[in-house]
Amino acid sequence: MKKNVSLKDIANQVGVSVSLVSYVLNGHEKKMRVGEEIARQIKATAERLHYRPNQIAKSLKSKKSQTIGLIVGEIHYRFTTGIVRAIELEAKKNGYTVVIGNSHEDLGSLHELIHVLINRQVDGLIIVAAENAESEIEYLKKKEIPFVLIDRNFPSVESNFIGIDNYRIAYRAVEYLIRQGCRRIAFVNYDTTFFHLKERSRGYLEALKGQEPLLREIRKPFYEQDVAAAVRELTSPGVGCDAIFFATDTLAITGLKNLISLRVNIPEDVAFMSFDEAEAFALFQVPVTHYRQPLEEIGVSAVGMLLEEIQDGKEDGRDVKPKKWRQLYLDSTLVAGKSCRE
Amino acid sequence: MKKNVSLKDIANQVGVSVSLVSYVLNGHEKKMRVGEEIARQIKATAERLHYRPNQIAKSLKSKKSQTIGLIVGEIHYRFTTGIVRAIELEAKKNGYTVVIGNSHEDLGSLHELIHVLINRQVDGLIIVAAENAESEIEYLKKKEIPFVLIDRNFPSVESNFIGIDNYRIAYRAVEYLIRQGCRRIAFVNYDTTFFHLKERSRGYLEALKGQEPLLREIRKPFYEQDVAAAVRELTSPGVGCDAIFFATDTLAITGLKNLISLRVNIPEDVAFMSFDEAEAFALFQVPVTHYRQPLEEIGVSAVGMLLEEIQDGKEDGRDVKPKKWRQLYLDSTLVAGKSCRE
DNA sequence: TAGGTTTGCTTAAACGTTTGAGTAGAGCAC
DNA sequence: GTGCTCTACTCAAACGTTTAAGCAAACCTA
Repeated sequence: MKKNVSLKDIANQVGVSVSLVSYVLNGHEKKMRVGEEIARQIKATAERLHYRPNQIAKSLKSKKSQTIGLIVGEIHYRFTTGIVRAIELEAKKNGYTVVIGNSHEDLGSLHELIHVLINRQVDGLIIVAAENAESEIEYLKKKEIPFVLIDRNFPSVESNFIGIDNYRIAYRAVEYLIRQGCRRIAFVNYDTTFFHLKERSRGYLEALKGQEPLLREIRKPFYEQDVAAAVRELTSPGVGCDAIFFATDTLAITGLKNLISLRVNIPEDVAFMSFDEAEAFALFQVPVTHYRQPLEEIGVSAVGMLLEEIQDGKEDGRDVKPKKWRQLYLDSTLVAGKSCRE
Repeated sequence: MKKNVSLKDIANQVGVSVSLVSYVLNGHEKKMRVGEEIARQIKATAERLHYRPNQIAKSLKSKKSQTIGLIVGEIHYRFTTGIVRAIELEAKKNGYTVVIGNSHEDLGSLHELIHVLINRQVDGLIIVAAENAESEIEYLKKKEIPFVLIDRNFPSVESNFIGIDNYRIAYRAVEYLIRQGCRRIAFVNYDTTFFHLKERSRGYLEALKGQEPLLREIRKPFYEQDVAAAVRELTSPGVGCDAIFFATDTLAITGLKNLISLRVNIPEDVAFMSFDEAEAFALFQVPVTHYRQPLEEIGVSAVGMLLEEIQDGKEDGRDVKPKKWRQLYLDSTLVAGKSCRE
């Protein structure tokens, strides 16, 4: 790799000190009363040698890397791909680069990623937390590292958070199914400690208003077989289930595959509803009714909130003003298809 | 953000010089004959203060960031999501972090990303190039920056490359369709200057062995309307087309949506084949026949080749040995479904 | 012409780390 | 007691940048 051009190289060529070059190239020539001719020469030489400042050296000096870390649960989730672009764009607008880390939903990986990113001096973190990540969040708070959680939060740990109101959306979804004439509505969710998923179950249960629930909980590591079993059971005669509501896109797709192979007619035999959107829905013969998260908005707001957080940290005059944590709950919109007998 | 613990902090606590702490924590205590008791104290203090080396400072000194840049065409492509995980894992195994950049298939963005990443001192780049990126590649070569292209290469620019043999796979796909009894096979590809896509058309045309081709070229910015038109035309009576082969996953999905809404029976009326895999195929009533790229292998090999490249650059004793560029062509495997009357 | 101000630059320290060179003191040979 | 070799450290420079402080020369004032 060829040596990069440094301020020193320019300084030598022009015959001035490194500092002067730095002043000029940072636009401080007025303030520093640099001679016009010299300034011109410095700029021309920088141009000619294709000078690009070394960000590493800059960061070392400024203690700011102009980088934000984004830790996602899994890179191929629709939530992830939808949000990454918004975050990158918004970050770039503000002069920041995004480093993406993938936790694969694993707490250990999350722990390691947080440290790797901190050691690389990211200025802040946007995190889609893994299950049981409370202590990691506490750590960030203790170290006063700017961060924003998205999608998933923890009721026992106050923090910045942007996501949707899972309870309300699940509640409204069930109301919608009832309005469509469904009488025996099942809900397929993971067996999980994730608060955001439990909120979805809570919304479902409350909206049933005393009806006997049909809640099926799927073990994540065995979700394919568990979903298959749940769908088979729910659609078997005698159960009387006339609608299945899936708590995530992965569950919905797996459920739909099983419904297809069981030759269940949607929506005639059973109505189908998904909490999340999925690309794959496009190829199903019936437009699938689902909710759509405002991914773009979540991403943009997360960057905004994080940058404010970073700003706050800087002007921190060691006055111990009590920390204000902010939560932003956005709304999902219903995309009404034809899978719930509309 | 709380100040991080530095070597100096440890040195002060223990009452030794910064150098000694550095030696000990880097495992050079034997070579440097550090006293046992002191070494123990240094390690204990580092542990107690939760010392984490500042990677930025390390990088500045070593000129190595232990980071590789990955530039992808679009984050939500299946190719991308499939490859990212393999690359991240393999990189981590070797002590490297991956920074992902998204060019959105735009040459300008690619140009900027390359520079941003170089300024952040990535040790090398893995690139899914945008269209007409020849000059960017030449630039990397001139600057002697280690890089590996994946998925897409340029016949006019020699470089390291890992991908599949697009010509051969397209050729074999058409042979397969012929073996399935298809007589009038259409190929839907982008209207593009991309070599890898043109190779697919070439494979298709050659395999027809003189039959009159039914090649339809889609304008990328208008692909939805163009695919709709092409599918409508190809399935209209009189054309006699009995198989449509789509050159990419996006084209295939869009094509399939249109075939569905035109109520074309697959494979009875028309056989359907896709060059690439897509998640969405799972929800189509007929298992879709397609080829599957060895994404994992491409990712792993790309990291391997890049690290060798980085290694070479280091021991570069300024002996001008001629650069050897390497190309690795892997095979796609046929995933035979039922969409081609098997 | 002495004193002060302005102009236009340079010096030096700092960020946190690495690493070759330097050195004080102990031990030993002769 | 002189010279040598170990041992166990410290010093200092360097990576590329920023920025406060310093300073010589020119210019101005009275």
